[in-house]
Amino acid sequence: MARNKHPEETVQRILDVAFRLFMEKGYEHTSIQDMIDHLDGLSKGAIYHHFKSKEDILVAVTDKMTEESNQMLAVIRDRTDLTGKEKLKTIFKESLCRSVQDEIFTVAPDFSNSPRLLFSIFRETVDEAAPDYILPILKEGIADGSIRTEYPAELAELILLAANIWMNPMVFDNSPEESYRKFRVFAQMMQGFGLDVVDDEMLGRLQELASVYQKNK
Amino acid sequence: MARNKHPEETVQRILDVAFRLFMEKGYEHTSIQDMIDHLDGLSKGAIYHHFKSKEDILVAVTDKMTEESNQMLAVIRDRTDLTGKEKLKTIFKESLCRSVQDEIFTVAPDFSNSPRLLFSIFRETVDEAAPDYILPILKEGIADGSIRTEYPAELAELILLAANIWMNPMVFDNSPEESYRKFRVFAQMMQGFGLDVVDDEMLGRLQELASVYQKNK
DNA sequence: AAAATACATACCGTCGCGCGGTATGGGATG
DNA sequence: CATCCCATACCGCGCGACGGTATGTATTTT
Repeated sequence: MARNKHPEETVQRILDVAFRLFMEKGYEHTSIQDMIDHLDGLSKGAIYHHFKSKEDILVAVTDKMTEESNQMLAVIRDRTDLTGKEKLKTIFKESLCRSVQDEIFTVAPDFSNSPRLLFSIFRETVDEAAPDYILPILKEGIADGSIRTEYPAELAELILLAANIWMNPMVFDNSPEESYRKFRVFAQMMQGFGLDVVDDEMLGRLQELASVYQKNK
Repeated sequence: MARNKHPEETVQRILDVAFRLFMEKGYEHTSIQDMIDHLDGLSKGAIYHHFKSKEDILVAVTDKMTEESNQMLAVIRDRTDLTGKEKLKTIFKESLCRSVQDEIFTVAPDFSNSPRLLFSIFRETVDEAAPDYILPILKEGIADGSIRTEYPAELAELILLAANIWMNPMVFDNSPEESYRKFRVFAQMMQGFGLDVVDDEMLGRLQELASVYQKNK
Protein backbone atom coordinates (compact mmCIF):
# COMPACT_ATOMS: atom_id res chain seq x y z
CA MET A 1 0.00 0.00 0.00
CA ALA A 2 1.22 3.46 -0.86
CA ARG A 3 2.27 5.90 1.75
CA ASN A 4 -0.57 7.84 3.32
CA LYS A 5 -0.37 11.61 3.52
CA HIS A 6 -2.48 11.47 6.70
CA PRO A 7 -0.98 8.77 8.90
CA GLU A 8 -3.40 9.46 11.74
CA GLU A 9 -6.09 7.91 9.58
CA THR A 10 -4.08 4.73 9.44
CA VAL A 11 -3.67 4.79 13.20
CA GLN A 12 -7.40 5.25 13.52
CA ARG A 13 -8.12 2.30 11.22
CA ILE A 14 -5.80 0.09 13.23
CA LEU A 15 -7.48 1.11 16.46
CA ASP A 16 -10.96 0.53 15.05
CA VAL A 17 -10.10 -2.95 13.85
CA ALA A 18 -8.28 -3.77 17.07
CA PHE A 19 -11.21 -2.59 19.15
CA ARG A 20 -13.64 -4.72 17.19
CA LEU A 21 -11.47 -7.82 17.31
CA PHE A 22 -10.62 -7.42 20.98
CA MET A 23 -14.32 -7.21 21.72
CA GLU A 24 -15.30 -10.12 19.54
CA LYS A 25 -12.48 -12.56 20.26
CA GLY A 26 -10.71 -11.11 23.25
CA TYR A 27 -7.27 -9.55 23.41
CA GLU A 28 -5.29 -12.75 23.88
CA HIS A 29 -7.09 -14.52 21.06
CA THR A 30 -6.53 -11.71 18.60
CA SER A 31 -3.24 -11.96 16.72
CA ILE A 32 -1.46 -9.21 14.87
CA GLN A 33 -2.11 -11.26 11.74
CA ASP A 34 -5.84 -11.10 12.48
CA MET A 35 -5.64 -7.34 12.45
CA ILE A 36 -3.62 -7.31 9.22
CA ASP A 37 -6.24 -9.53 7.57
CA HIS A 38 -8.91 -6.96 8.42
CA LEU A 39 -6.84 -3.96 7.38
CA ASP A 40 -6.94 -4.39 3.61
CA GLY A 41 -3.31 -4.80 2.61
CA LEU A 42 -1.72 -2.99 5.50
CA SER A 43 1.38 -4.80 6.70
CA LYS A 44 2.84 -5.83 9.99
CA GLY A 45 5.62 -3.31 9.57
CA ALA A 46 3.03 -0.56 9.30
CA ILE A 47 1.41 -1.58 12.56
CA TYR A 48 4.74 -1.75 14.33
CA HIS A 49 5.63 1.62 12.89
CA HIS A 50 2.68 3.22 14.66
CA PHE A 51 2.62 1.06 17.80
CA LYS A 52 5.58 -0.31 19.62
CA SER A 53 3.87 -3.49 20.78
CA LYS A 54 0.60 -5.35 20.85
CA GLU A 55 0.10 -4.23 24.41
CA ASP A 56 0.60 -0.65 23.26
CA ILE A 57 -2.40 -1.12 21.01
CA LEU A 58 -4.43 -2.40 23.94
CA VAL A 59 -3.59 0.68 25.95
CA ALA A 60 -4.56 2.94 23.07
CA VAL A 61 -7.84 1.10 22.61
CA THR A 62 -8.82 1.32 26.26
CA ASP A 63 -7.80 4.96 26.35
CA LYS A 64 -10.14 5.64 23.46
CA MET A 65 -12.89 3.65 25.15
CA THR A 66 -12.73 5.67 28.34
CA GLU A 67 -11.80 9.03 26.92
CA GLU A 68 -15.35 10.00 26.05
CA SER A 69 -16.62 8.98 29.44
CA ASN A 70 -13.75 10.72 31.19
CA GLN A 71 -14.52 13.93 29.35
CA MET A 72 -18.06 13.82 30.68
CA LEU A 73 -16.72 13.25 34.19
CA ALA A 74 -14.37 16.21 33.85
CA VAL A 75 -17.17 18.52 32.72
CA ILE A 76 -19.38 17.60 35.64
CA ARG A 77 -16.49 17.76 38.07
CA ASP A 78 -15.68 21.32 37.00
CA ARG A 79 -19.19 22.71 37.19
CA THR A 80 -19.68 25.33 39.87
CA ASP A 81 -23.45 25.25 40.18
CA LEU A 82 -23.67 21.93 42.03
CA THR A 83 -22.71 20.56 45.40
CA GLY A 84 -20.50 17.50 45.58
CA LYS A 85 -23.42 15.22 46.18
CA GLU A 86 -25.40 16.71 43.30
CA LYS A 87 -22.43 16.13 41.00
CA LEU A 88 -22.34 12.47 41.95
CA LYS A 89 -26.03 12.15 41.21
CA THR A 90 -25.59 13.86 37.86
CA ILE A 91 -22.79 11.49 36.95
CA PHE A 92 -24.82 8.38 37.55
CA LYS A 93 -27.76 9.79 35.69
CA GLU A 94 -25.56 10.69 32.71
CA SER A 95 -23.89 7.29 32.70
CA LEU A 96 -27.21 5.57 32.37
CA CYS A 97 -28.42 7.83 29.55
CA ARG A 98 -25.24 7.46 27.56
CA SER A 99 -24.97 3.72 27.93
CA VAL A 100 -28.28 3.22 26.18
CA GLN A 101 -27.03 4.64 22.91
CA ASP A 102 -23.40 3.71 23.34
CA GLU A 103 -21.63 2.21 20.37
CA ILE A 104 -20.10 -0.27 22.71
CA PHE A 105 -23.35 -2.15 22.84
CA THR A 106 -23.43 -2.74 19.12
CA VAL A 107 -20.49 -5.12 18.95
CA ALA A 108 -21.63 -7.81 21.39
CA PRO A 109 -18.50 -7.51 23.47
CA ASP A 110 -17.40 -10.26 25.75
CA PHE A 111 -15.00 -9.31 28.49
CA SER A 112 -15.07 -12.79 29.90
CA ASN A 113 -12.87 -13.82 26.95
CA SER A 114 -10.40 -11.08 27.57
CA PRO A 115 -8.78 -10.90 30.98
CA ARG A 116 -6.27 -8.38 29.65
CA LEU A 117 -8.94 -6.02 28.41
CA LEU A 118 -10.89 -6.23 31.63
CA PHE A 119 -7.71 -5.74 33.59
CA SER A 120 -6.92 -2.66 31.57
CA ILE A 121 -10.30 -1.12 32.35
CA PHE A 122 -9.84 -2.17 35.93
CA ARG A 123 -6.57 -0.31 36.31
CA GLU A 124 -7.84 2.70 34.44
CA THR A 125 -10.71 2.90 36.89
CA VAL A 126 -8.48 2.64 39.93
CA ASP A 127 -5.45 4.61 38.76
CA GLU A 128 -7.07 7.37 36.72
CA ALA A 129 -10.81 7.78 36.92
CA ALA A 130 -11.28 7.37 40.66
CA PRO A 131 -8.53 9.73 41.83
CA ASP A 132 -8.94 12.26 39.00
CA TYR A 133 -12.70 12.61 38.85
CA ILE A 134 -14.55 11.05 41.78
CA LEU A 135 -12.08 11.94 44.52
CA PRO A 136 -12.18 15.72 43.84
CA ILE A 137 -15.95 15.58 43.89
CA LEU A 138 -15.99 13.73 47.19
CA LYS A 139 -13.54 16.24 48.63
CA GLU A 140 -15.68 19.09 47.43
CA GLY A 141 -18.70 17.40 48.96
CA ILE A 142 -16.87 17.15 52.25
CA ALA A 143 -15.98 20.84 52.06
CA ASP A 144 -19.50 21.99 51.21
CA GLY A 145 -21.02 19.65 53.78
CA SER A 146 -23.06 17.55 51.35
CA ILE A 147 -20.88 14.45 51.84
CA ARG A 148 -19.42 12.94 54.97
CA THR A 149 -16.61 10.38 54.87
CA GLU A 150 -13.27 9.94 56.58
CA TYR A 151 -11.52 8.23 53.68
CA PRO A 152 -12.58 9.83 50.38
CA ALA A 153 -9.84 8.25 48.25
CA GLU A 154 -10.80 4.71 49.20
CA LEU A 155 -14.49 5.47 48.94
CA ALA A 156 -13.98 6.81 45.43
CA GLU A 157 -12.28 3.59 44.41
CA LEU A 158 -14.96 1.38 45.87
CA ILE A 159 -17.81 3.30 44.29
CA LEU A 160 -16.27 3.40 40.85
CA LEU A 161 -15.22 -0.23 40.90
CA ALA A 162 -18.75 -1.24 41.81
CA ALA A 163 -20.16 0.96 39.08
CA ASN A 164 -17.64 0.32 36.29
CA ILE A 165 -16.84 -3.33 36.88
CA TRP A 166 -19.44 -5.03 39.00
CA MET A 167 -22.44 -3.39 37.38
CA ASN A 168 -20.95 -3.41 33.90
CA PRO A 169 -23.09 -5.68 31.75
CA MET A 170 -20.07 -6.30 29.51
CA VAL A 171 -18.12 -7.79 32.38
CA PHE A 172 -20.90 -9.77 33.91
CA ASP A 173 -23.43 -10.57 31.25
CA ASN A 174 -26.36 -9.87 33.48
CA SER A 175 -29.98 -10.37 32.66
CA PRO A 176 -32.10 -7.20 32.87
CA GLU A 177 -33.45 -8.44 36.19
CA GLU A 178 -29.97 -9.01 37.55
CA SER A 179 -28.81 -5.58 36.44
CA TYR A 180 -31.79 -4.05 38.13
CA ARG A 181 -31.11 -5.88 41.39
CA LYS A 182 -27.44 -4.95 41.32
CA PHE A 183 -28.35 -1.35 40.84
CA ARG A 184 -30.69 -1.51 43.82
CA VAL A 185 -27.94 -3.00 45.96
CA PHE A 186 -25.58 -0.34 44.66
CA ALA A 187 -28.10 2.35 45.56
CA GLN A 188 -28.42 0.90 49.03
CA MET A 189 -24.66 0.89 49.42
CA MET A 190 -24.49 4.53 48.41
CA GLN A 191 -27.21 5.36 50.89
CA GLY A 192 -25.20 3.56 53.55
CA PHE A 193 -22.46 6.08 52.87
CA GLY A 194 -24.98 8.89 53.19
CA LEU A 195 -25.11 9.31 49.42
CA ASP A 196 -28.71 9.09 48.27
CA VAL A 197 -27.94 9.67 44.62
CA VAL A 198 -30.40 7.29 43.03
CA ASP A 199 -34.02 8.11 42.35
CA ASP A 200 -36.96 6.32 40.74
CA GLU A 201 -36.40 7.91 37.34
CA MET A 202 -32.97 6.33 37.20
CA LEU A 203 -34.34 2.91 38.07
CA GLY A 204 -36.75 3.22 35.15
CA ARG A 205 -33.94 4.12 32.81
CA LEU A 206 -31.95 1.16 34.00
CA GLN A 207 -34.67 -1.23 33.01
CA GLU A 208 -34.71 0.36 29.58
CA LEU A 209 -30.95 0.00 29.26
CA ALA A 210 -30.98 -3.61 30.28
CA SER A 211 -33.57 -4.57 27.70
CA VAL A 212 -31.74 -2.75 24.90
CA TYR A 213 -28.59 -4.66 25.68
CA GLN A 214 -30.45 -7.91 25.78
CA LYS A 215 -31.85 -7.33 22.31
CA ASN A 216 -28.38 -6.87 20.81
CA LYS A 217 -27.08 -10.17 22.07
CA MET B 1 13.56 -39.78 34.20
CA ALA B 2 12.20 -43.10 35.33
CA ARG B 3 8.54 -43.71 35.72
CA ASN B 4 7.12 -42.59 39.03
CA LYS B 5 5.14 -45.07 41.09
CA HIS B 6 3.07 -42.20 42.49
CA PRO B 7 2.13 -39.91 39.63
CA GLU B 8 0.14 -37.62 41.91
CA GLU B 9 3.46 -36.53 43.38
CA THR B 10 4.56 -35.46 39.93
CA VAL B 11 1.32 -33.55 39.46
CA GLN B 12 1.90 -31.93 42.82
CA ARG B 13 5.44 -30.93 41.88
CA ILE B 14 4.22 -29.39 38.65
CA LEU B 15 1.55 -27.43 40.50
CA ASP B 16 4.00 -26.23 43.13
CA VAL B 17 6.45 -24.97 40.54
CA ALA B 18 3.68 -23.44 38.45
CA PHE B 19 2.26 -21.65 41.48
CA ARG B 20 5.63 -20.21 42.38
CA LEU B 21 6.41 -19.08 38.85
CA PHE B 22 2.95 -17.63 38.26
CA MET B 23 3.33 -15.62 41.42
CA GLU B 24 6.84 -14.46 40.70
CA LYS B 25 6.62 -13.75 36.99
CA GLY B 26 2.93 -13.85 36.23
CA TYR B 27 1.03 -16.43 34.23
CA GLU B 28 1.62 -14.91 30.82
CA HIS B 29 5.33 -14.49 31.42
CA THR B 30 5.81 -18.06 32.57
CA SER B 31 6.49 -20.52 29.76
CA ILE B 32 6.17 -24.28 29.88
CA GLN B 33 9.92 -24.32 29.38
CA ASP B 34 10.32 -22.26 32.56
CA MET B 35 8.46 -24.94 34.47
CA ILE B 36 10.53 -27.72 32.92
CA ASP B 37 13.72 -25.92 33.92
CA HIS B 38 12.53 -25.93 37.53
CA LEU B 39 11.30 -29.52 37.49
CA ASP B 40 14.64 -31.32 37.49
CA GLY B 41 14.60 -33.28 34.27
CA LEU B 42 10.87 -33.62 33.80
CA SER B 43 9.90 -33.20 30.19
CA LYS B 44 7.35 -31.21 28.26
CA GLY B 45 5.58 -34.42 27.31
CA ALA B 46 5.20 -35.31 30.96
CA ILE B 47 3.51 -32.01 31.72
CA TYR B 48 1.14 -32.42 28.81
CA HIS B 49 0.44 -35.93 29.94
CA HIS B 50 -0.95 -34.65 33.23
CA PHE B 51 -2.48 -31.39 32.02
CA LYS B 52 -4.19 -30.82 28.75
CA SER B 53 -3.08 -27.20 28.37
CA LYS B 54 -1.24 -24.38 30.05
CA GLU B 55 -4.56 -22.87 31.00
CA ASP B 56 -5.54 -26.17 32.59
CA ILE B 57 -2.56 -25.73 34.92
CA LEU B 58 -3.75 -22.23 35.79
CA VAL B 59 -7.16 -23.56 36.75
CA ALA B 60 -5.63 -26.28 38.90
CA VAL B 61 -3.37 -23.76 40.61
CA THR B 62 -6.17 -21.36 41.45
CA ASP B 63 -8.34 -24.23 42.63
CA LYS B 64 -5.60 -25.24 45.03
CA MET B 65 -5.19 -21.64 46.16
CA THR B 66 -8.83 -21.23 47.09
CA GLU B 67 -9.55 -24.74 48.25
CA GLU B 68 -8.22 -24.19 51.74
CA SER B 69 -10.11 -20.95 52.14
CA ASN B 70 -13.27 -22.49 50.73
CA GLN B 71 -13.07 -25.32 53.21
CA MET B 72 -13.02 -22.82 56.03
CA LEU B 73 -16.04 -21.08 54.55
CA ALA B 74 -17.91 -24.38 54.30
CA VAL B 75 -17.23 -25.25 57.93
CA ILE B 76 -18.51 -21.92 59.17
CA ARG B 77 -21.47 -22.04 56.82
CA ASP B 78 -22.52 -25.41 58.20
CA ARG B 79 -22.28 -24.58 61.87
CA THR B 80 -25.59 -24.61 63.70
CA ASP B 81 -24.66 -22.58 66.75
CA LEU B 82 -24.51 -19.20 65.03
CA THR B 83 -26.94 -16.84 63.38
CA GLY B 84 -26.30 -15.71 59.82
CA LYS B 85 -24.80 -12.45 60.92
CA GLU B 86 -22.55 -14.15 63.46
CA LYS B 87 -21.28 -16.45 60.75
CA LEU B 88 -20.35 -13.50 58.59
CA LYS B 89 -18.46 -11.95 61.45
CA THR B 90 -16.66 -15.22 62.12
CA ILE B 91 -15.63 -15.45 58.48
CA PHE B 92 -14.02 -12.04 58.40
CA LYS B 93 -12.27 -12.66 61.66
CA GLU B 94 -10.93 -16.00 60.43
CA SER B 95 -9.79 -14.52 57.12
CA LEU B 96 -7.68 -11.97 58.88
CA CYS B 97 -6.09 -14.53 61.21
CA ARG B 98 -5.23 -16.92 58.41
CA SER B 99 -3.84 -14.31 56.09
CA VAL B 100 -1.17 -13.37 58.57
CA GLN B 101 0.47 -16.77 58.45
CA ASP B 102 -0.51 -17.63 54.93
CA GLU B 103 2.15 -19.15 52.71
CA ILE B 104 0.93 -16.91 49.96
CA PHE B 105 2.67 -13.99 51.59
CA THR B 106 6.06 -15.67 51.50
CA VAL B 107 6.50 -15.66 47.73
CA ALA B 108 6.16 -11.94 47.04
CA PRO B 109 3.29 -12.39 44.61
CA ASP B 110 2.36 -9.75 42.13
CA PHE B 111 -1.06 -9.99 40.60
CA SER B 112 -0.53 -6.80 38.67
CA ASN B 113 1.78 -8.81 36.39
CA SER B 114 -0.77 -11.49 35.86
CA PRO B 115 -4.18 -10.45 34.58
CA ARG B 116 -5.02 -14.09 33.89
CA LEU B 117 -4.36 -15.12 37.46
CA LEU B 118 -6.31 -12.22 38.87
CA PHE B 119 -9.14 -12.92 36.48
CA SER B 120 -9.20 -16.51 37.58
CA ILE B 121 -9.57 -15.50 41.23
CA PHE B 122 -12.16 -12.98 40.16
CA ARG B 123 -14.37 -15.57 38.49
CA GLU B 124 -13.88 -18.05 41.28
CA THR B 125 -15.13 -15.43 43.71
CA VAL B 126 -18.18 -14.59 41.64
CA ASP B 127 -19.08 -18.01 40.28
CA GLU B 128 -18.25 -20.25 43.21
CA ALA B 129 -17.47 -18.65 46.53
CA ALA B 130 -20.22 -16.02 46.61
CA PRO B 131 -23.16 -18.27 45.63
CA ASP B 132 -21.90 -21.37 47.46
CA TYR B 133 -20.79 -19.91 50.75
CA ILE B 134 -21.89 -16.33 51.33
CA LEU B 135 -25.33 -16.54 49.76
CA PRO B 136 -26.56 -19.44 51.97
CA ILE B 137 -25.36 -17.54 55.01
CA LEU B 138 -27.20 -14.40 53.94
CA LYS B 139 -30.33 -16.43 53.30
CA GLU B 140 -30.05 -18.01 56.70
CA GLY B 141 -29.58 -14.58 58.20
CA ILE B 142 -32.74 -13.42 56.50
CA ALA B 143 -34.62 -16.44 57.84
CA ASP B 144 -33.39 -16.03 61.41
CA GLY B 145 -33.93 -12.29 61.30
CA SER B 146 -30.29 -11.28 61.84
CA ILE B 147 -29.88 -9.95 58.28
CA ARG B 148 -32.18 -7.82 56.17
CA THR B 149 -31.76 -7.51 52.42
CA GLU B 150 -33.95 -7.83 49.36
CA TYR B 151 -31.28 -9.14 47.01
CA PRO B 152 -29.00 -11.58 48.85
CA ALA B 153 -27.33 -13.01 45.74
CA GLU B 154 -26.15 -9.62 44.53
CA LEU B 155 -25.16 -8.54 48.01
CA ALA B 156 -23.07 -11.68 48.40
CA GLU B 157 -21.21 -10.87 45.20
CA LEU B 158 -20.53 -7.29 46.13
CA ILE B 159 -19.29 -8.13 49.61
CA LEU B 160 -16.95 -10.87 48.48
CA LEU B 161 -15.58 -8.88 45.54
CA ALA B 162 -14.80 -6.02 47.87
CA ALA B 163 -13.16 -8.37 50.33
CA ASN B 164 -11.30 -10.70 47.96
CA ILE B 165 -10.29 -8.29 45.23
CA TRP B 166 -10.45 -4.72 46.36
CA MET B 167 -8.98 -5.30 49.80
CA ASN B 168 -6.57 -7.97 48.65
CA PRO B 169 -3.07 -6.61 49.17
CA MET B 170 -1.82 -8.90 46.40
CA VAL B 171 -4.06 -7.21 43.87
CA PHE B 172 -3.53 -3.67 45.01
CA ASP B 173 -0.18 -3.46 46.70
CA ASN B 174 -1.49 -1.26 49.46
CA SER B 175 0.53 0.30 52.18
CA PRO B 176 -0.52 -0.72 55.70
CA GLU B 177 -2.24 2.62 56.07
CA GLU B 178 -4.16 2.15 52.84
CA SER B 179 -5.25 -1.34 53.83
CA TYR B 180 -6.46 -0.01 57.11
CA ARG B 181 -8.46 2.76 55.47
CA LYS B 182 -9.98 0.35 52.97
CA PHE B 183 -11.02 -1.92 55.75
CA ARG B 184 -12.67 0.99 57.53
CA VAL B 185 -14.58 1.89 54.40
CA PHE B 186 -15.51 -1.75 53.96
CA ALA B 187 -16.75 -1.89 57.54
CA GLN B 188 -18.83 1.22 56.92
CA MET B 189 -20.29 -0.35 53.80
CA MET B 190 -21.23 -3.46 55.73
CA GLN B 191 -22.83 -1.33 58.41
CA GLY B 192 -24.81 0.41 55.70
CA PHE B 193 -26.27 -2.97 54.87
CA GLY B 194 -27.09 -3.51 58.53
CA LEU B 195 -24.12 -5.83 58.94
CA ASP B 196 -21.99 -4.63 61.80
CA VAL B 197 -19.48 -7.46 61.56
CA VAL B 198 -16.28 -5.57 62.26
CA ASP B 199 -14.96 -4.79 65.71
CA ASP B 200 -11.86 -3.13 67.13
CA GLU B 201 -10.02 -6.40 67.64
CA MET B 202 -10.22 -7.03 63.91
CA LEU B 203 -8.87 -3.59 63.11
CA GLY B 204 -5.89 -4.33 65.29
CA ARG B 205 -5.26 -7.61 63.52
CA LEU B 206 -5.46 -5.86 60.19
CA GLN B 207 -2.64 -3.52 61.06
CA GLU B 208 -0.57 -6.53 62.05
CA LEU B 209 -1.32 -8.25 58.75
CA ALA B 210 -0.46 -5.21 56.71
CA SER B 211 2.93 -4.79 58.35
CA VAL B 212 3.80 -8.46 57.90
CA TYR B 213 3.10 -8.21 54.22
CA GLN B 214 5.12 -5.05 53.94
CA LYS B 215 8.13 -6.72 55.51
CA ASN B 216 8.10 -9.52 52.93
CA LYS B 217 8.23 -7.21 49.98
C1' DA C 1 18.81 17.54 -2.50
C1' DA C 2 18.51 15.81 2.02
C1' DA C 3 16.04 14.28 5.78
C1' DA C 4 12.21 12.33 7.72
C1' DT C 5 8.46 9.50 7.49
C1' DA C 6 5.01 5.70 6.00
C1' DC C 7 4.93 1.78 4.80
C1' DA C 8 6.47 -3.37 2.74
C1' DT C 9 9.13 -7.62 3.12
C1' DA C 10 11.78 -11.01 4.91
C1' DC C 11 13.20 -12.98 8.80
C1' DC C 12 14.17 -14.41 13.96
C1' DG C 13 13.52 -16.68 18.40
C1' DT C 14 10.11 -18.53 21.25
C1' DC C 15 5.92 -20.22 22.32
C1' DG C 16 2.08 -23.79 23.18
C1' DC C 17 1.22 -28.11 21.93
C1' DG C 18 0.81 -32.76 19.49
C1' DC C 19 2.74 -37.06 18.44
C1' DG C 20 5.40 -41.34 17.85
C1' DG C 21 8.01 -43.87 20.71
C1' DT C 22 9.89 -46.03 25.17
C1' DA C 23 10.06 -47.79 29.71
C1' DT C 24 7.92 -49.29 33.85
C1' DG C 25 4.49 -50.49 36.89
C1' DG C 26 0.80 -53.87 38.52
C1' DG C 27 -3.04 -57.13 37.82
C1' DA C 28 -4.24 -61.35 35.56
C1' DT C 29 -2.91 -65.93 34.34
C1' DG C 30 -0.52 -70.13 34.68
C1' DC D 1 6.46 -67.57 41.94
C1' DA D 2 7.13 -66.58 37.07
C1' DT D 3 5.28 -64.70 32.96
C1' DC D 4 2.55 -61.98 30.22
C1' DC D 5 0.06 -57.89 29.02
C1' DC D 6 -1.45 -53.55 28.82
C1' DA D 7 -2.38 -49.14 30.91
C1' DT D 8 0.24 -45.30 31.70
C1' DA D 9 4.30 -42.27 33.14
C1' DC D 10 7.40 -40.10 30.57
C1' DC D 11 10.68 -38.61 26.57
C1' DG D 12 11.93 -35.28 22.97
C1' DC D 13 11.50 -33.78 18.40
C1' DG D 14 9.05 -30.92 15.38
C1' DC D 15 5.13 -28.13 13.68
C1' DG D 16 2.77 -23.98 12.97
C1' DA D 17 1.81 -19.64 14.71
C1' DC D 18 3.00 -15.99 17.38
C1' DG D 19 5.11 -11.24 18.73
C1' DG D 20 8.64 -8.59 17.29
C1' DT D 21 12.76 -6.64 14.40
C1' DA D 22 15.99 -5.31 10.68
C1' DT D 23 16.21 -3.55 6.45
C1' DG D 24 14.69 -1.83 2.15
C1' DT D 25 11.82 1.48 -0.58
C1' DA D 26 8.79 4.97 -1.96
C1' DT D 27 6.76 9.31 -0.82
C1' DT D 28 6.38 13.50 1.61
C1' DT D 29 8.45 17.38 4.05
C1' DT D 30 12.00 20.80 4.77
